[in-house]
Amino acid sequence: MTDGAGLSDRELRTWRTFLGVATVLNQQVEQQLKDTAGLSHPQYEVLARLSNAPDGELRMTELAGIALTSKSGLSYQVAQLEKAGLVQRRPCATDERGIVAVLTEAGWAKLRESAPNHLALVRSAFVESLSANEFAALTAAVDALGTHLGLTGETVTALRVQS
Amino acid sequence: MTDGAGLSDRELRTWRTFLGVATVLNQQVEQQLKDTAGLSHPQYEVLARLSNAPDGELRMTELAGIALTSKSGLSYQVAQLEKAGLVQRRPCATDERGIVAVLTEAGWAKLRESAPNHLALVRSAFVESLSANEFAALTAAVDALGTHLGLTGETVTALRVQS
DNA sequence: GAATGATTGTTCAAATTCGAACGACCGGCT
DNA sequence: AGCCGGTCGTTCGAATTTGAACAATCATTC
Repeated sequence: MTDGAGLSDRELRTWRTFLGVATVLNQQVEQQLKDTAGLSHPQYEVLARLSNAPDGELRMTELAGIALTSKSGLSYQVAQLEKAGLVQRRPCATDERGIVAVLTEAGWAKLRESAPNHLALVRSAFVESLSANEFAALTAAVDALGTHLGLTGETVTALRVQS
Repeated sequence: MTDGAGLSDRELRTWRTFLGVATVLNQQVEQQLKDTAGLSHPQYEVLARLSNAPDGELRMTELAGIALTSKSGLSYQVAQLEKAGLVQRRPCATDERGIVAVLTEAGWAKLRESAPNHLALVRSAFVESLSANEFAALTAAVDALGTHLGLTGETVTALRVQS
């Protein structure tokens, strides 16, 4: 049974569930980060991305691309993180226009402190809701979607919290 | 290879891809709705949910629950839609506190006009990125996730645009 | 080496989001 | 009838997001 656009009920239902699941997971992650670390999800994302980069530093534009946020949005969040002392800005050596954001020692510490709780939540709410087969199938599906949407490997690279 | 929380690289990568895919899909949908219909995604959501309800009307709280938004967020969006003439508010007959939001004729028209494009985008960016098997597996996975996250059938029910 | 078009990052206004506080009302109880 | 904990929807302020505009710098071309 399809409607005008040829989308079946089942397809539409999957789409809606997909959106709903993403929304609720985001809400839960947001909530937990706020409660246990005083960070928003975007802020955690910035810290995590930086921690994954060589020397814990990245150009603003690279960071914006990877974190899937707009340039102005990133400016704002990095300003917040700088106020909190978790990130520092310094001029880029090779490009007079550029700014590199660097994790401070406090930034590393915050990440080491908050990552375990965060990852445990991801595990319990996301990974462990699925059987091994389901999880593998989900991986294949989102990989295919990511490819079609032009998500780069960079965007998606696993984040390793160094200690 | 796992980190402190016991989340493997592969699991983390799947999580990141899942978030990235959801983000990009949302951005594309948002963009298209804005361009072709002058609606935000939340606004479209409200119209679609109403269209799916008997008589095109729902109590505010029901609508907020289904649309996965906060009460105050819904108040704001319904106010915008009312300004645009797509939705009307009227008091609830059986509960003096209650407000029911109703689709106006213009609201029905807007939805009939914008749904085909929207659904075509969902089809091309979401459904058609996957093989039939992948799509079925994704459906099973998000259903399982939705169940574990407590998403009700209501929240997720397929939306039929009536004509 | 000057000119030109693109890129970098910030700033601004406008729109949107959330949670807390609020007044109004419901329903059950006495 | 009167009380009382709970629910309904709105409003408020604060935080955040977005795109457009901007000055500064780059890089390519002439």
